[in-house]
Amino acid sequence: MSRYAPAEVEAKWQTAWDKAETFRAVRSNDKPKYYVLEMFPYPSGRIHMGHVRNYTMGDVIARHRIATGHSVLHPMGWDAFGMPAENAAMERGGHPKDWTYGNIADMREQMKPLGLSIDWSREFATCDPEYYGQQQSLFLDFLEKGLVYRKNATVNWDPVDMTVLANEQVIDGKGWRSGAPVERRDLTQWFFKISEYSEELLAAIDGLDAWPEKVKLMQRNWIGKSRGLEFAWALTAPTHGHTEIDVYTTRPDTLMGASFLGISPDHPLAKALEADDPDLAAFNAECRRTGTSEEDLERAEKRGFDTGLTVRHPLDPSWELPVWVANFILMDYGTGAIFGCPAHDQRDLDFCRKYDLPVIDTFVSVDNPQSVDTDAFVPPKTEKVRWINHFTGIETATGQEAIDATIDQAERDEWGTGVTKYRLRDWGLSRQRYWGCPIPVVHCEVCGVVPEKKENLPIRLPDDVAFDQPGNPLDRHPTWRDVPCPTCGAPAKRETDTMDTFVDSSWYFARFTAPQADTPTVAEDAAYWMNVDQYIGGIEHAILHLLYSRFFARAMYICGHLPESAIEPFDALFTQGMVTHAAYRRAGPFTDSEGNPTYSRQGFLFPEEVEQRADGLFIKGSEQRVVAHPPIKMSKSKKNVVDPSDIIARYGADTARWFVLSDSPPERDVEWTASGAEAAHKHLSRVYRLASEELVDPSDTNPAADGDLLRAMHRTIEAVTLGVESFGFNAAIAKLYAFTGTIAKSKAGGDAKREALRTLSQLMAPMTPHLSEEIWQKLGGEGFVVDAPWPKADPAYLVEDSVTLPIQINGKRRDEITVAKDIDKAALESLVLQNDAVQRALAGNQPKKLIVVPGRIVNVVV
RNA sequence: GCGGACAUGGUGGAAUGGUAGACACCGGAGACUUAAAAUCUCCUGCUCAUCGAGCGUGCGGGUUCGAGUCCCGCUGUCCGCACCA
Repeated sequence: MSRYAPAEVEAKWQTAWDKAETFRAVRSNDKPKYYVLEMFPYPSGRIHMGHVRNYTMGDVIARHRIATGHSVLHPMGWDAFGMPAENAAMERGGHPKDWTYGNIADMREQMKPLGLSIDWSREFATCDPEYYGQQQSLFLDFLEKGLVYRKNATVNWDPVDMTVLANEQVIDGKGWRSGAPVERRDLTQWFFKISEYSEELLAAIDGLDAWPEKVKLMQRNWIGKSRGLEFAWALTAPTHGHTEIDVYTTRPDTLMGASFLGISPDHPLAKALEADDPDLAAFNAECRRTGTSEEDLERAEKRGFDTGLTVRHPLDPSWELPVWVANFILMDYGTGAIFGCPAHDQRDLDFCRKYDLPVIDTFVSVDNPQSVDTDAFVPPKTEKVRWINHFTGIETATGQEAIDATIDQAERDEWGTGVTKYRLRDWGLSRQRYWGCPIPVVHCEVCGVVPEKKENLPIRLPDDVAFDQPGNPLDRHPTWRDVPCPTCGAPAKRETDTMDTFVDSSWYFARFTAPQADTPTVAEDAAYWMNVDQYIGGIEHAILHLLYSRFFARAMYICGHLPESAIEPFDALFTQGMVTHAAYRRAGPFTDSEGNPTYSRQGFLFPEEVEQRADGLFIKGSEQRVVAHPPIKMSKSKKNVVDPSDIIARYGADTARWFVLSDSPPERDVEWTASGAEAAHKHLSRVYRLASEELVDPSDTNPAADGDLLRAMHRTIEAVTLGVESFGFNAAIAKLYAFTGTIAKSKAGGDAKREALRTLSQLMAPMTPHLSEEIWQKLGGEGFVVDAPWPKADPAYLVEDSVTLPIQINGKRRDEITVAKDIDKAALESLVLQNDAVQRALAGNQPKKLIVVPGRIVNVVV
């Protein structure tokens, strides 16, 4: 008997599959198609356990679909543009292109040993000119259809490095390299008109039946449809050409509680007033130092500045309210101006208390109007409350009814308009960076913005650039930048902004259907392979990537690049959890409330630096205490990365694949543990050993055992099939563990055992394809196990003759009873009433109630 | 701040509203062995304990014959917030 040698076995079968072109995706007339896709990786240089988990899940689905007779498309590519390549170039020298393609080659080499069922002939990287050239072509089509336009937008500006910063490069309001306070700056940039599709993108969510509810909810909230009232507040003294201020509110029912009017520091009026009030100019400038992210703005300390202006209440011209500039008002949402109602909005109340503004009593309340102190009363939209209608007096209504009534009144009396607004903003795609897809337009002094001619595509990134000075190297590359105008031929300048990398990932799934075509897609390939039947990726992409892709599919349909049936490109979505791992930190000088040491602010420690002693964790060979950090996502900075290549070298790919699927449900995080990997490996060795040993000891067989083994086998087929089809991989694996134990202990004959083991190898094949091929071959299976038809559970083996039912008394389990499967209800009831425990509980009385759920449970209520 | 999710033994987790803890790790006992490794068998939620009994799914309420599961309110942890990918 030979020991299981994964390195040899895995390489052998990978070569065999390659040679047979087992995973080449071919259009077929007689097979149903199945397109399974995992979110493609960014080529950071190393694959990590998260990748292994993601691709293994997709591989299980793909291999199961091959076995159920589908023509499967399972491709892989690289999301290859982005900042890390430029950062690497700045820090270590070299070129982003070399760095990226080098990483791709490395990662492909690390990925291949996993034995994934990928059609590598379709591989591409988004930084291939063949890919981004087609993307430029799409951009020009979108431009022609009016799906792209230019407008001003605010960016983070580093005044020292003279460069635009991403939100993640802004640390505590300062540039990550220069440390200089970041400013906001307006630039003219390109935008996709995604907001025009707000309603459609929202409504279509209802049809995404195989998407997780939480993702659909997040998308709905992100699109943020709201119905509200837009109306004007007249300035008591017009100024700088402004006579009134437009306000949008979703809570017009609280209008009679208004205390002040607030406008954004970026509101045109606020900007106009800067000219004659240096203090206001300084205040606005200070506000603009906050980062541009919504989180920064919302979490910043609420601050305001009194403009000295006043406005008249629309329902009572004698009621004058002050106008404040406030840093928490977003210019991007609504009209950039709000009215503050302290009684019914906590933020407004806090603001009024801070700046000593009047607080009007609640006029919407559970019973009668009452004063507020530190807690605002937010009127519920669905529950009835007493509400003061400014026209008809006190009424009882839900918040929603009050809102609707106010909007109706406003429209009838013509002082306001009911409007529907969406939180979703247009998608700004311009990036002031080198390593991205060039935007294919030229700026001509005569003709203005001129689209590049399609025959000139791809507009290639120049290779001869340097990163020794700040800013975008395309800006200072005269031979690339300075070109004649495509229309008039006059000297003109190329657009030096490149596209957001989200653009690259918004249509790659469509490109996989015809990756080498000289158009973005090919009609018949797209028609055959789209949609993606199963898309798998991280929850972190629940909003942006998926929403952008949904928009792109619509835009591509409008431009004739996708069939109408593909405007929702992902039929089913699964969001998998992360792979976490223990991490260690030095203990600090403080203890928590239970007296345990807490960790210091100093960084993390590698596991090899830590040792366990009788009285706790210490740095090896020292008295420095160490604190175990709860399992956390693997990352370099946490010093808790486990390299998949090391695991594969030690145990083989099948062990890594089995482990990442086994311990946790796929949607939840899984913690990598050495003991778990060890257990997975032991199991695979055991299965190999079972299949290699003499199957039967003739002195220890029992013909009756054949039936038991077959029953267990068919129950396992049923459970594993269900698990594989419903992302219950961990449950499927538990059943496979149990079935392996059953085979090992079975006293069945050789034929029955051989059949059981062959079936075991088939059921394990999606997870452990190499081991399964090896066993399949050993036991005389025909061809590859990957091509063998998926086993079917025979219902005849699934039925049981008798069943054990728990007996509950008042809902608590007290005994159990074994009865024939098909016993009739009356017979079962009389058996239950004779039961000792029931007799004791009844003490001679009749039961109040007897609940019998056939095949499940009996409950006696006394 | 806003939005979303999650919470079950020493650990990861299982459980169409119906026997809570499947399966695995850790731990314990034993077999095999000169010995070790490997392998195999059995035990293993907690408390009291002889049989057995009581308690038990983050906390507080509710619905139900019956709640880990459904509803309401908390607490804690994690994820996203539009220029990270």
